[in-house]
Amino acid sequence: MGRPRSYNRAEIVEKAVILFRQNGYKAVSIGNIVEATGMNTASMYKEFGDKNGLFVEALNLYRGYLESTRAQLLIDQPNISGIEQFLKSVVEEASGDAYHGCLIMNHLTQKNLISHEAEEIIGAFCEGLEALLESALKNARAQGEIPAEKDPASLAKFFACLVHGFILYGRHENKKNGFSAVYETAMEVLH
Amino acid sequence: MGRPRSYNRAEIVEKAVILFRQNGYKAVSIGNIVEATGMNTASMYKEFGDKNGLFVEALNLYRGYLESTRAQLLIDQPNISGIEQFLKSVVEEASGDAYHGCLIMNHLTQKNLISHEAEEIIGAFCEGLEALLESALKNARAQGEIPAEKDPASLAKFFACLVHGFILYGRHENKKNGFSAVYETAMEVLH
DNA sequence: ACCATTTTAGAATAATCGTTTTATAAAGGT
DNA sequence: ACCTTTATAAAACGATTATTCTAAAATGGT
Repeated sequence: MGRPRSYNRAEIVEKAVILFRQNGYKAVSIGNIVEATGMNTASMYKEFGDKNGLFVEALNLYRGYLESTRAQLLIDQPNISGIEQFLKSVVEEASGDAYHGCLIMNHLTQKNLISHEAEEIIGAFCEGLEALLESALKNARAQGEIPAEKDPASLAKFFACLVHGFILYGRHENKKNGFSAVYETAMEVLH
Repeated sequence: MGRPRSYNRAEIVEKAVILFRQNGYKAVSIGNIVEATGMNTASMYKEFGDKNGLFVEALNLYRGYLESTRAQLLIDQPNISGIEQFLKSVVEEASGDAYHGCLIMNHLTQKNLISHEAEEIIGAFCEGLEALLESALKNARAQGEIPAEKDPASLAKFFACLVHGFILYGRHENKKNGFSAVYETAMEVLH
């Protein structure tokens, strides 16, 4: 009963992901989102509480997407092949023309401007990613894919740093040439 | 002649560097800077034109500082030792507790929010850095410090990406353990 | 047809933004 | 002492911010 809502909740959050990813939390106003979605301001606040509430939902939607696609590569193949596919996927996206980085990692540069809740989502996601990498590397070493003297934890942190690098470096223009050569170079640490 | 100014221009720009580095262009208001420096709003606009004018000055001051210290390491020693010192310097700073990244590279995540002029300073700085790395690597190869089959351009881009990664990853807390092991791991690509 | 319920459209609020203006204060030159 | 010059303090500007409020509209149940 009651007047039926004229908006689609999922669409709102998807649009929020796009906007927050492009411009960052601080630079996206509720007005921007209302304009982009056609949703009403009052409904917006009833549905998400406040701007941070919508941002947290956007972070979680984006996280879920990354986990079910990219991170899944590391779970399906917890070995060197999985790591290769994972990194290639990151590099490929970051090579795109209108690349806007990663909604989650972008906000590492704006930690002062977001809620504690949002900060924790970011921290947990990145720790989880590093744990997946380490797990795949441990398994790879157990299977003899990499030398026994290699340290999975250090390698995992190395690849995690590199992913952060791809995401930030990907914001440059004129990066296409030789961006995938960076991937090839990085993989040499496994020899 | 005329009333003497009560502010120190250089101090204003230094303060602007700190604030813009911590929170980013969009999130720092002229009011914040006026408050932090004690400078007058009118004098601020007479001196720098507008907010972007101050930001550009801040970028250039920060760039000059990086060039005369960190980048100079690559010029003084255009070889593997120079690269080692350069990267160690980046890692050491990024390991710090209240690390706020790099004023210049931070704003790669906020390209939509800054002027074309600022964007170009950022692009030019990062290209210059990569060129210095490549130059050092070419020289290192000529001197037999790295194998002849290595590609200086690819390696330079690899290290540039890694630096972007250190700067972004450095925003995490709980990173101290094993952050320098990432550096050791990365250097293995030169073997 | 009316009522309760929920959403809508859109105005209203108070704060803050970048920027400009107005009036005063402090100096040197004559 | 007065004039010119420049910087100051502080108010004023219009735009935008996040958020809330008011009133009308659209549904299902009775």
